Amino acid sequence: MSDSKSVLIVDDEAPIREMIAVALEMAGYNCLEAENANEAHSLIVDDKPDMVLLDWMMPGTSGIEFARRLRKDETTADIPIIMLTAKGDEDYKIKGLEAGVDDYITKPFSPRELVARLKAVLRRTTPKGIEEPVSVDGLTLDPISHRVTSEQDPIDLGPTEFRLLQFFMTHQDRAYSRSQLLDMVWGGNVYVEERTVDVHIRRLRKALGARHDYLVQTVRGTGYRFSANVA
Amino acid sequence: MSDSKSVLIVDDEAPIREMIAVALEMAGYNCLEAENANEAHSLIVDDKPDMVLLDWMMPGTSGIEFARRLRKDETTADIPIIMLTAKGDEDYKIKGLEAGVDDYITKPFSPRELVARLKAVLRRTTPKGIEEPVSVDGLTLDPISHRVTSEQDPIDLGPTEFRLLQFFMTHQDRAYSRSQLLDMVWGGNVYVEERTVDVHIRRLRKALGARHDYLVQTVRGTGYRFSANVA
DNA sequence: CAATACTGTTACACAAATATTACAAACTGC
DNA sequence: GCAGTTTGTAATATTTGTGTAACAGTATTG
Repeated sequence: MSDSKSVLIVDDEAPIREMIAVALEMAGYNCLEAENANEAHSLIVDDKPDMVLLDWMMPGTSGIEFARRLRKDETTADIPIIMLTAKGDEDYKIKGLEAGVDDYITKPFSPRELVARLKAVLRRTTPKGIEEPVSVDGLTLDPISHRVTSEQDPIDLGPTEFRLLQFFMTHQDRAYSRSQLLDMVWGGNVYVEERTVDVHIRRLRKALGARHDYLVQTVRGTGYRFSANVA
Repeated sequence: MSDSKSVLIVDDEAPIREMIAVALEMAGYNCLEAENANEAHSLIVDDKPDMVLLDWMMPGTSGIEFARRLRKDETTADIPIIMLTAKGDEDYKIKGLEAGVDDYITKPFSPRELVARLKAVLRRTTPKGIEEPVSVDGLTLDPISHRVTSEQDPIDLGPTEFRLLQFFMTHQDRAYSRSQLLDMVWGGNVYVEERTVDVHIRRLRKALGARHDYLVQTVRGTGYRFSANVA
């Protein structure tokens, strides 16, 4: 929910676009719509959507042609594309895949199928960062197993505290204001009270215990800092 | 026939693909074909072939590049790859092996040679994780007899629970999201609700009983983890 | 040493995530 | 086609997390 992905829907029929948009928005995506290739191209350049849903049949530049064009241009080459096609013809599938389309889906389709495929494509195109365990003075956070330990002993953290600690451990020795922390840990477009950060800091400190709570330091008038050095 | 192995043939020249396909099918393999890297990638994700035959020279993403890409991604990292190359150049061989290619065959080759190498590669890659029994704290899963026991006592599992447990036991101490589990255990081209995972986790836990259900741990906000260490 | 401005702590309502159960459809071996 | 599984989903219960407000404490400043 921190940053919902945006999807550009390209189809010449407005009702279909609408239907898709509704389905996707219910699933938490932001939707852009375009009626033809030109319009789509402008939107892609301007808004850089995370993925494009492209109708196969369109007046003017056909979907497949447009897909090829996107692939050729370096700036748009790695935007994932899902093709919408009316027929389940295998031939189309081949051609689509040739053009570098990531998946394709046959009309009519259920909203569920659409969302599922979309997710799958996003999942396998979004490169996952290499996640190395970090540790400081006996405190270790392992993003792989999603675990925090203090000298081997497990520490139980809620999701938010975990993210907060992860952020801190990868951004040490630097003071962050409450709003910066909200941006970085909570995500850009959520509205919560700044003081809420205090509460989570408190929870984090409590969980870290006497052995490690010195790592989370208050910077009066500014915010908080994570550091192995005492202030 | 319940499980004849499937082989993905990646080559830009259709006649060559065909030739290979015919040879392999006669030898009892199922063949998939792809003309380029993108197409190949989709097929791999969707159909999870047991092995990939990869042409060295291809327009667009070259074979070697593609091999590297497959090795990088965890979900495709252990699919065996055999490279096809027109030249017997040792240099290519080195590069191929560096990229994690399992074997290497020089065109032109006889169908017999191809099948022989393929068998050899499958023989030495398949048993890797799949045939060895795994056990943790008195819980044992034997892939050969397809049986799970808790201190000698048999545990009855449905097919999905079995695969889920097998996946978990071979990927311990690591948190997986529901979608990842769907990808890994259900397969790339099925579209089911994420919550379905919960239900199967429940069934698995129930089957494991009080003695072992602690192994399946929920990681709030993320998914699940299998581990012998208590959270 | 107030007065003030921050920060710490706690409790609590309600949101969100997960657990559990029930059920119908799809599948399996007769 | 029939009995028994298995599977995915929806509905419901339960647990756990989150944000806020109210109050307590502590540094800062004139």
